[in-house]
Amino acid sequence: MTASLNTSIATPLSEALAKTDGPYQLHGLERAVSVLEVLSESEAPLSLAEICHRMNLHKSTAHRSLMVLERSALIERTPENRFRLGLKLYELGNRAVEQIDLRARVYPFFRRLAMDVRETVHLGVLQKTSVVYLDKVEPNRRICMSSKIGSSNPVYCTSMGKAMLAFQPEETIEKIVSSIRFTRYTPKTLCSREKLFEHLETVRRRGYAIDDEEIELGVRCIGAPIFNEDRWAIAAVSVSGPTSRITPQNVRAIAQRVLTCCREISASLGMRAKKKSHVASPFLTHYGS
Amino acid sequence: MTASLNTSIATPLSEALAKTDGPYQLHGLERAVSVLEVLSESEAPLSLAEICHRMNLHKSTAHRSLMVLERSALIERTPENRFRLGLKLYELGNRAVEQIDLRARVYPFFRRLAMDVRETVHLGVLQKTSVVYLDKVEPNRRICMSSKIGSSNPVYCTSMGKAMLAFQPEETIEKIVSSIRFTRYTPKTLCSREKLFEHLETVRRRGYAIDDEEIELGVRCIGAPIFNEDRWAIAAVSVSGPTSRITPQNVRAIAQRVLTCCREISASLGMRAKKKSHVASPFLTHYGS
DNA sequence: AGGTGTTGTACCGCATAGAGGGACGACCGC
DNA sequence: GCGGTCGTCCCTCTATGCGGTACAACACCT
Repeated sequence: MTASLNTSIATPLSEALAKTDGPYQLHGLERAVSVLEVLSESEAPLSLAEICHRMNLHKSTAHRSLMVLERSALIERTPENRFRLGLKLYELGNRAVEQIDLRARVYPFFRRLAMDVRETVHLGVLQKTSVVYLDKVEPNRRICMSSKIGSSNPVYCTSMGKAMLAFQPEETIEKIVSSIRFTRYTPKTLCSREKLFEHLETVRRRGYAIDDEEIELGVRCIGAPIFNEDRWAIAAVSVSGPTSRITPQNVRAIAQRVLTCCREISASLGMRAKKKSHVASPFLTHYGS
Repeated sequence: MTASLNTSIATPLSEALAKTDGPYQLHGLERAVSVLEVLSESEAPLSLAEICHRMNLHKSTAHRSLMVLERSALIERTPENRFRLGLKLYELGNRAVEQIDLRARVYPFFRRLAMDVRETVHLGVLQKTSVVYLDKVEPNRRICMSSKIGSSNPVYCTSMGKAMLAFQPEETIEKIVSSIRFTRYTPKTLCSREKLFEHLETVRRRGYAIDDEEIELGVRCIGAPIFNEDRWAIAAVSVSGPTSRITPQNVRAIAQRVLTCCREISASLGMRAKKKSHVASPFLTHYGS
């Protein structure tokens, strides 16, 4: 058999773009997901040609993908033959968070915290190397579907991200951190694996994380994890505000309130001990196996 | 060449499930979408075996799909190896409506209507044979992401659906109606193509549509379309309430308010006439080409 | 008008991606 | 222990879907 050599040689030439290489490949599907991502990043709807260009794809290939995606309503086309994300994604996405159902259970506590500190409060979960925003309350009103909700930011430069990361199993941290592609958003961004690990140590010691203008100058955030019964973080809550209001002087006071809130939430989520330990974290997006 | 016969014979045996048959096929992708749908319909996360069972799939095939979907974060797996929709869908879905950006522009009017009639008000758009709920206001508070938002109902038994359908181009109506699979939800549900067409005639005459307990007994809704400059419906607004409050006596009065609201919205959306007529409807999910 | 660049759509043959059979190892409860 | 289930992995063979290419419909220039 020539099989043994086969696998190692086959791939390199075939695809110009560096595809995710894993044991399980489904090129058509992967390409389709990329299309969705490209469309997601674009402000305006894109034409077939533009999509081909951005993805180095042949017309026919892209065309086929688009047709199928359109049939599935994952994308839709405007009258002038451009494509954008379809509303089916909205349906599916909402089902996704509905199934998790974290937001509804957290909301009451969450809201009280916002009233209390009179700053914007976020709820988020880990999603591979990003934190996804699930909810947001501003001191007065709940901002629904504000631009931020549903979007995501990197783990390493958000207080929620660091708070959750710090309280993950060793291997999970390792896996996540090693897939991070660091980008410097501000002079204060933690841009290396080492700095991040060091920082996580601090977070673990204090119990909360600070994003000190690491993603945007002038904005400081304090985040703390929500735990499941095994003390792994399954979500996080953060308070964000201008550096003028969240000053080094009052950080500790605010942090205490965030921590209290998170403790209440963790407790209320109940997570009564069940038979085995694999009730673990129904909320956390596990990274790899 | 044997090609000519080939196409017509090839399909019937290969797949047990009736797949959508169209010129462009990407089985891997289509299967993946089905997986997403299956997961979406399930309350609890599903195991590989369960998914195989529900979809008549071979273990390996399903497994491969799942692995790829998981890598793409379109699904995620719980610690006990079950699968559910992933939060990436949430991100993408939110991007989708953000790109449409209908909700934000409509909200002010929308809200006033709710205050005015003191009933629940919905905003929705057409999505093939369904109407997708984009927003909802209850008389007092805005219900964000209530269970309904993001979900969908059939066109033919909702006031918004019928309101939008009535004001579509002839061919669009034809295409949509002929893909409807009628289900009787209540004794009053319109269950045939003929009845629906007849009804649409009425809707066109009156300018608004009524859902008279056609999807749920005890609930009556009044919906009217939002137009683009070509007078095609791109969205709809509806008022829903118990039959005890929305009585045959006051339907007309409420309908007038809905109509007024929709007229204001249509006007405010501006849609200033641009060069060609293909500015048409950037919001409507066009059905087919 | 007539060329000359775009678009998007359609077809087709060949290489390869991926379906499905099946082995394997982990875990369950009898 | 054994029989059952589960998920993972691997290999073979063929139908799939990739990418060339041809074409049709426009838009834009001289």
